[in-house]
Amino acid sequence: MIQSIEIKEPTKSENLTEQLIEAIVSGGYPPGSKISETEIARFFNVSRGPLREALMRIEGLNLIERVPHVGARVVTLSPEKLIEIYAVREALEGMAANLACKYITDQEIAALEKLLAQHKEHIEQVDGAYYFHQHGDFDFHYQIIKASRNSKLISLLCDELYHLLRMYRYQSPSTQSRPTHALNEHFNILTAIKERDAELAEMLMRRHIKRSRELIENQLIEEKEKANDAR
Amino acid sequence: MIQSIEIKEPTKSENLTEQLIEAIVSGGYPPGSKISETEIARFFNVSRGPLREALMRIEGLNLIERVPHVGARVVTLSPEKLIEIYAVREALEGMAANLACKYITDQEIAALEKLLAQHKEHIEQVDGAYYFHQHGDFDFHYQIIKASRNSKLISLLCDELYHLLRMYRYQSPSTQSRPTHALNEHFNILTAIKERDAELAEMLMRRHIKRSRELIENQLIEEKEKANDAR
DNA sequence: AAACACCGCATTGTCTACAATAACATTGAT
DNA sequence: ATCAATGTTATTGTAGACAATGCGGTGTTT
Repeated sequence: MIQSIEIKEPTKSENLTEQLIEAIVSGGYPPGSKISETEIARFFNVSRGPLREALMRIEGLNLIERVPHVGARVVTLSPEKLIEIYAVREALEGMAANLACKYITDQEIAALEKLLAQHKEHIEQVDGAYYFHQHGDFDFHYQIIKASRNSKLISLLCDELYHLLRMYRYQSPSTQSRPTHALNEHFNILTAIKERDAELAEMLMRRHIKRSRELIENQLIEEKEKANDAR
Repeated sequence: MIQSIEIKEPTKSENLTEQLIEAIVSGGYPPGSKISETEIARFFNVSRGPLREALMRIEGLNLIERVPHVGARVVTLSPEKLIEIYAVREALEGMAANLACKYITDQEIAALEKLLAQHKEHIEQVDGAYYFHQHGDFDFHYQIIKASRNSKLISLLCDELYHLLRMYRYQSPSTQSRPTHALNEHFNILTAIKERDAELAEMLMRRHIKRSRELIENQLIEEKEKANDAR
């Protein structure tokens, strides 16, 4: 067993924040469901004080919506909102790729190459589509974001937007991915970064994210057409 | 007298949040100073409960930093952090200008033209540099951000980053601005938007923000050289 | 004199109880 | 029968008291 799996944060309020985020993101409290303060406080064995502090923070992450004197609800997800997030990602991660060209180390580049080689194997051998989409994809993007050395950029992408994106991935189960194409695009992005071609890296990253977005947009259009036919 | 100047938010916690943000941004609590819970709670005539809730939210806006069992301090500003924010703005507002080309209405364009005409007058007649930098500049950018119709983009720029930027403007009094050049750039951006040229609008907006950033970077370099000379 | 340990004080973290608001149900009138 | 008004109940907002942690001062020891 891993020993440090129970690294308790120093305060209950912070523990609660993390546990609640995890529960909300993974679907323990489904989108749109009400967050009852008394109920949840009892479940986690804390009083309402720390719980409310946690809720304020989680509200700041846009995972719940609160109405004064009424209560908090888990945000409802929609394809439209997801598309908005992808537009933001396109801008921010494009900038990250650009900056990474300037600051990334050779070691980090080598690690990324190794990472992509692993992804390639996974996709070729086992049915790695799921794995890739859930973990590997984020790893690649995360490493590049980190290499931008811009702490504001990093916190926006990895703190503000990350949990919301995870929530979408948990909730929409059959979101079709395109592992092979994405992997190729990753290779091309890494090549550009390796050659320190900032403009190209940015363009490729933006195109990469744009294509994921277009996939969602097409799904959305299909759904709407289906809804129209049903009328 | 304006009657609705006292539109009280429904809860003390939310009132406090806004008042504290305002106080922190405007320098009432200087950067780096400690936020004493008991002291401030007494000053605002509330108990520590709502105050702590407000602090949690303000921490999420990156206006204060909290250490468990130790306390909260107003964030310290630095040119480096400001430069980071400008890189983020370059990415996000560039995207906003791009999207605005698609969604902005003719009325909004007309309003922006009127706005820029006013700015021009102010700069020509009175010494409008200050006015321009403090209010007019933001107005122009704000309108374009809104026209992007991307609520995530809007909230990131107008909720998450806005207060921090205001804080910098309050604190660094003599930050040299370049009103005439900026105004010309605004005109060019608006022209591109009017012609619905998304790529050009994005490029011009990015260049516009990049130039402001470079101004700060040069100041920073000067300061460092001065520090080296003093050694 | 410097370093360390201990103790007291102040501040933060948490809990419980109370107040205020809103949703719901019941009752009455049209 | 439907709608409105009012009272009840449950939930959220706030206050004050208690517990736990960190910091600074004092005293002792080497």
